[in-house]
Amino acid sequence: MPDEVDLTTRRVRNPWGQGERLRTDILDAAVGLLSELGGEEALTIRGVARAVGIAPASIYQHFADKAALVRAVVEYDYERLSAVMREADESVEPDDAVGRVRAQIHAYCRFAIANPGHYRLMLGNRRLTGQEPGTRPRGPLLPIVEAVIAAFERCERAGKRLRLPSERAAVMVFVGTHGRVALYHSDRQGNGADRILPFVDELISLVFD
Amino acid sequence: MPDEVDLTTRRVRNPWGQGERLRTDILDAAVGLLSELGGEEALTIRGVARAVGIAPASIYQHFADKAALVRAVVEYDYERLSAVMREADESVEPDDAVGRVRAQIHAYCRFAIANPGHYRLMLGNRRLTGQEPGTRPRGPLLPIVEAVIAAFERCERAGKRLRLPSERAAVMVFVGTHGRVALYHSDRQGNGADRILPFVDELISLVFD
DNA sequence: TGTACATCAGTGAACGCGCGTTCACTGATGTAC
DNA sequence: TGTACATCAGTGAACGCGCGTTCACTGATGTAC
Repeated sequence: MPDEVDLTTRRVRNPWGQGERLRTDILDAAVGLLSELGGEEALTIRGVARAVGIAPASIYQHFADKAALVRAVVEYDYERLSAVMREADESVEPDDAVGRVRAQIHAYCRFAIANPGHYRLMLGNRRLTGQEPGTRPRGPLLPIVEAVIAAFERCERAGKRLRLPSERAAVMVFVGTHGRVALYHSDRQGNGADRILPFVDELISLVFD
Repeated sequence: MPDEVDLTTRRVRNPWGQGERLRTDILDAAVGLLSELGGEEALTIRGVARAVGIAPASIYQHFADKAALVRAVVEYDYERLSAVMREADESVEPDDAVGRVRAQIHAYCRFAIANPGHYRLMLGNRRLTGQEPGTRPRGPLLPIVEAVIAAFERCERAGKRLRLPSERAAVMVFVGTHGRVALYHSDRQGNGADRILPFVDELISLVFD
């Protein structure tokens, strides 16, 4: 039985000068595959080629090797995650500083719940990109943690009493949230997604007086 | 170039009635391999056979398939983890209830730091073995979380004020600890292992008044 | 306008690899009579 | 005591699979003169 893809959707070659469009198609297909499947090991050059409807060799015109493709997916994912957290933050009225912390963390959880394969890939295989020994996560995670730190600093400026310095509070909440989400993902079939948000609310309330 | 193992350590066949000894050797080799390597994907039937110095086919006399071997390793690991936590708990004088919580959690972290491959396998691929929808982790994790709950209940009985019910406090500390350890593991080469224990101490202090 | 050539997007077939698993076997050690 | 046979521990060789990657190629579209 030949591939359905070959029978139904025969890909048409891009016109002259539009070769870069295949790069986007490949990236989209990789993102889609990772959404359906579990993690990095589910993402294969041949699988992506199958999904796009091209020959495996064609991928090498746009990505040097599999690692480059995976890097591109991860980069794209961190952009998405940052965006949804930013939007959530901005959707809350500015004077509700604690509400904005919660909105950010809730958006983080929703992303993680909706994209298990992506989340595993992003947080399960971090390369070390920064090297100075700091106390916060480094690399692609840094901007995300910094957004949470900024949200806690706004809480302090709004007069909310924290039981930890705002940076420590942010790291604590981030780490705990990751722990909760990771445990959810490691359980086959995601029972209890509805218990994640109450958990992180409880966690957030712990760092306030 | 043939395997070194074949040249140096030629395995001698076990005597009559002692065939079960190979089972232990296989399990030990699998545990050893997993300690050196990353996670489940690093654990292969052929790799274990190589390490033991036997033919891959020989493993099938003792384990039905690869999954059965992996299950045996995980079972063994949960035994080890429970044991070190119990010992840590018992090594603290009985009236220091908070110290016993910390001792348990520290032992948990030390195990996770010392055995990254095992930890990933244990917590990264949990099957659902229990099915009632409770609020605590189920399956092989349950006894471990229950030990932490018991430790927090002792704190309450000793008059320590908790900001959460003891079970919620235990889950919170466990989940946060897992988050911290998982982030440590996902960073290539384990920088900052020395920052894990301070983190969990801070986390534990948060659930007390 | 015609034509030789360059450039482009993409391919088909093959490579070597390591994997999990199966199957008929080997050869030593015990047991029944 | 001798011998045929059963049982044991373990093996060698092969199977089919999917993987990442390479390489010479095809055929359409543009460009130089």
